[in-house]
Amino acid sequence: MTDDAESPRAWRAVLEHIERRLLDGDLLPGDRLPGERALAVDLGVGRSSVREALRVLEVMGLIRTASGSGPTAGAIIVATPGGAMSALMRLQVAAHGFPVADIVRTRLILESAVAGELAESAAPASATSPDLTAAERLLDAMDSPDLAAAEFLALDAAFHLALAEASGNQVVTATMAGLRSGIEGYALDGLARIDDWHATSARLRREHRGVVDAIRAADAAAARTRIHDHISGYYAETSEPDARTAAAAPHVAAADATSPEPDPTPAPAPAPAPV
Amino acid sequence: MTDDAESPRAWRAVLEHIERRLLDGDLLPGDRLPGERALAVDLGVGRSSVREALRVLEVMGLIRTASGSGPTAGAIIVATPGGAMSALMRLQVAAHGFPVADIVRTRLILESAVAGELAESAAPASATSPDLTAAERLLDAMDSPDLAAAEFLALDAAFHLALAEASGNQVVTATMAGLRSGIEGYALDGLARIDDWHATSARLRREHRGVVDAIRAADAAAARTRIHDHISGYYAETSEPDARTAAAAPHVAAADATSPEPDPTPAPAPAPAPV
DNA sequence: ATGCTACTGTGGTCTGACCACAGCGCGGAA
DNA sequence: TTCCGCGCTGTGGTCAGACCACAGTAGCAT
Repeated sequence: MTDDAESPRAWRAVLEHIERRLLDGDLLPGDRLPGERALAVDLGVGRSSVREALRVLEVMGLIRTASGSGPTAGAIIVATPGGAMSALMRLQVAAHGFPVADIVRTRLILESAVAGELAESAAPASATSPDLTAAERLLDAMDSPDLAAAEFLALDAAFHLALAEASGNQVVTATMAGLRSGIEGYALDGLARIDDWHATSARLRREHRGVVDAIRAADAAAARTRIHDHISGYYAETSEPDARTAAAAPHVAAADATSPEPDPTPAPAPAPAPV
Repeated sequence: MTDDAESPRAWRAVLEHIERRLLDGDLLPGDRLPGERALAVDLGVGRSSVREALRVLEVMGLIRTASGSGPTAGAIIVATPGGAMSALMRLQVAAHGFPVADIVRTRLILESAVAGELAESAAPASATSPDLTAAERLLDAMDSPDLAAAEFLALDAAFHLALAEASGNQVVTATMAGLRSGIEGYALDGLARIDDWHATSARLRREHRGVVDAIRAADAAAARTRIHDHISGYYAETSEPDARTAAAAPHVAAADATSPEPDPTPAPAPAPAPV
């Protein structure tokens, strides 16, 4: 089960204690953890060890911390895996643990499956039709003629994420958010390799509509094929003809890659708001 | 002391600094990070903040720390995403951020795709046949008659992971390791709900061989169907008959469990690998 | 009743101090 | 000369204490 049974590390003990309380149902999303000082005393460790564990939980999307006082202060259990997945993928790509090619391959797998599932659940026999309004609103926004390429790409990413959210699979949604974050720098970098952005963006818009149309028509095969060709086509267009490894990658998007914490996953919020 | 006049979180500055050095190719796997004290001085933060960032990098699978002295001591850049994915999935499941049903649905997607890709790359025309020796060695080990159920499950997990590794997709491999870890507790719990373990394990062994046979025969459709039915079948068997999880997987797991044709589309282009 | 202030408790950070550990090098012994 | 051994040094791991900024709250003064 847990690969970590007993370590000389105090912060692991804190982590395991909190994980156990979560598994026991003792801690639920929305609950507040004891204060750092109290936790340290309870577990017989120093506060710094408690803080290291809490830091891990924070980047893992398990808790949200806030200073001050009142009911919103302290460490509160949340479950926002999107940011954690994004951070993990970004870092693994940066450390050459995840080749960009594998990220793209995984995107192809997941998005094809998502599109297929959405189309199947859109069949007339199916009781629940998928909610594509969010995705289509993004497509409408992408039709705006005065969009910068980077803005277009941001909407593009949001569209793909909206499809995943429509599938109702939170694991796939979070994973796709992470995959997209992992290759965000390369997507922006590849922008420079596109000759005619106007034509490319028009094609991308057309392909997006084609995917949604296939889903609405309950044509699962077409949905899978179109999303697959859409993704692989864009990466074929933007990838360096000879480049294979990410070793000597330029650091163009380094400035925006880490700081602003995109976190497009509104987990605790009432998601299906008809925005 | 330096320019940290604004970042509200010191540990984040450390994290971003290291991520930037990774992206710039300044840090490569195998390299050693500066000592915690030196890092603290360089970045103008306290050592505790450095340690919190290093702790995050450690659980993210980016570094490996060791005490003492010598070339193996200190924080060394590695890239082991498997443990990080496992921890993330386990914690998110514990915090009710990832429903178990979604984990299983994602497993079905990924493993079906992996089996299909392996079968396609095993085609006679293909130059590179997948290496299934590790997977088959695990199957041989599972034939041992005096295996405890938990040991069998551990080998089962290793087998599925070996298939992912054979596909050569490190992202899928790490993700599947994480998915498996996330539901490991449920898999062990479900063990108690199996009436005849002997018959079940025999069936699982048979299904495993069937998957490998389909891959070797380059029958992608059969490989996909068999791995899909294998996973969903076990999950259906170990789920509580009436309770929450069994009915919570309407789309894929339950609907296609008996159908031999869950994926009519042979996915025209499996993964042209755009790079 | 109202408005302001001091109090309290939270996370965030820094500092300094120990400990255990593992390599390195010097010095003494064979 | 060679070789063994022990202390030195630098590493991460941990703890304790201190301070700060912040936000809610209680109580005092008006």
